[in-house]
Amino acid sequence: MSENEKNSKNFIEEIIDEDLKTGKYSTVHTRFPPEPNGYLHIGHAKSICLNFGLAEKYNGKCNLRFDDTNPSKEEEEYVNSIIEDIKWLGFDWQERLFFTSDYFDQLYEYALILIKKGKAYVDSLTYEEIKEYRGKPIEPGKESPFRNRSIEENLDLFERMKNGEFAEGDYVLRAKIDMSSPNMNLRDPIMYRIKHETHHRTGNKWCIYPMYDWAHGQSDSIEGISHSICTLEFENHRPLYNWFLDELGIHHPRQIEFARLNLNYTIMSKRKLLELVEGKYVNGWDDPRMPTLSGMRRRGYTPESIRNFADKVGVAKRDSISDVALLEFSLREDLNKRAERRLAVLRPLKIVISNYPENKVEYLDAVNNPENEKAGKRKIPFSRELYIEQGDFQEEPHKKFYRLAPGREVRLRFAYIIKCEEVVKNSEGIIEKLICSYDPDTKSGSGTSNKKVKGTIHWVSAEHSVNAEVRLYDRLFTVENPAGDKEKDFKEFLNPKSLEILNNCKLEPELSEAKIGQYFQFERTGYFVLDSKDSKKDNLVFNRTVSLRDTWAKISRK
RNA sequence: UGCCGGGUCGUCUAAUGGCAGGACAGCGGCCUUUGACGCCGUAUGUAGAGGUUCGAGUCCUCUCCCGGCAGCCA
Repeated sequence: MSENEKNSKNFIEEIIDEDLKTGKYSTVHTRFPPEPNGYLHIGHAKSICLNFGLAEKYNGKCNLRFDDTNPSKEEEEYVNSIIEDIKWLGFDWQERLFFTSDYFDQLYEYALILIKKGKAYVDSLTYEEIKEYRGKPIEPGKESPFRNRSIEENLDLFERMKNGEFAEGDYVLRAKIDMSSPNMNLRDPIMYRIKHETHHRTGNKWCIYPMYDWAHGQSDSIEGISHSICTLEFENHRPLYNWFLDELGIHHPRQIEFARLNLNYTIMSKRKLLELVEGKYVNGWDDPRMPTLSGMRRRGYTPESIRNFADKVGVAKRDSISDVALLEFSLREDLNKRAERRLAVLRPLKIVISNYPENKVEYLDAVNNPENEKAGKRKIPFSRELYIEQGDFQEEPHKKFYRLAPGREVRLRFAYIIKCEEVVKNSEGIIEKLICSYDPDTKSGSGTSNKKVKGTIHWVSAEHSVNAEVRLYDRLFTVENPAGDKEKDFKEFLNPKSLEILNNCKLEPELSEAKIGQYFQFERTGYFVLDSKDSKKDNLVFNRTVSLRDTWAKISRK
């Protein structure tokens, strides 16, 4: 990390520094406040890393709070998946797991205070009338005829709303602010609406539920939050956030907005993601192609790589679309250090070493991880019949191709240098196998030969190999900003080749012992993990997390 | 076009009136029993026009462009 990165602070840290300096707040206390109505995605991860990261950095605290004010959309299932995802990312809220619904009683009391101050009233306008009276951004709204009910009447009506005497839509509680404000959020915003629904935590205790604006700031206040960090679309809500707190005269956190994460070649909207799931364009929320944390976990992303990525994209107020290449860089950077190497042939081509004895088997040393000596070595079997990658042989080699070709030599990783003597084809002209010879003096590590070859390729012993299915993933969309087209639906940009299933892969025997959660590098091809859902002991399924950087692919394209 | 916010390399992000820097991506090279990793090098940017100043990405004025706001969603 450069001096620059170490010392430079983002704008939120500068605000916090200032607040600490002036004594506005004495400690940093943040919160991550998801609504339990869907699965977390990489965009949420940025917010999680920001909030928990700030708390860590300033030696403060970060709460987890479920913003569950709308029983029609929220479910227990989501609470559990969100908790699992945040834990997986490696953050800890200790005993500070809260729900906005924990504060429903307090919120009700606060509402009473505002009614008594003449700052809130019960409105009887219909849904449509409220919309009409609110006006438009460019023209002022008008006041409800019920705006000046007496405090007593408001108190009575509000209590009866709470007691379930009215139907949904009959009444709402509104803050009395300014119907002509240029900020729409200040045109007498609704604080409570009637919903005769069962809440996932409070059951049927309530039939009035607070709106986001009424619940959020007060919940922050109750929890003693210092800095309430949210995304840009809440910027226009800040005056209202402040208004409620000022009228109530309670602890006043500072709301700060930042730009949400966007990534190219994918989408971040919950609604659109849901559309992909429900339309079966993907196989569930945890499809490895999804930008959900559950999908990324299943794909083989490490939590560290996501946290590093969140650090690298930074925090600012301008709308932006980050390059998925940076995410993949963070992934490879982490995996390179930790993933054990294995040999695996994805698209097998049989070779026979004609001068190698029929029944001989040698167990050769293979380094588990050149980046980490402690990872040690393992033995891999070598025999007369092997598989190599189809792409590592060219009958008429490209001018810069330095792998196997007729009459050419190449090194087999950890083994011998071999030479292609003969290409055997079937009646249709398809290559069936290669007959090769090996040079016994070139055994890996023996030092008995000075022979150098330009290429080294991976292989597995045919007899000892393990079969597996391997799933290769490509980006889900073919364009950088699939949601950015005003004419076309984002689904028109789905990449038809986002999933490729290979059924005849040959793995070195060690991989039959692979465990879910282990990260592997299949040498020269990429990083892989066992699929946590579909892999079985006798039917191995691996997911390719990400390919290795492939300079050869670039050269060969030219 | 009412209010709010925002425009710095291709992308993301620094600069706090004083050498426009970093990372990723790109390109060129070195190294290599992974065409990986690593290392070295290299090109590319302050939306525009005025002004203040010894000096402006930063301050002022105007223009242009982008985003958000009219749920009893969050």
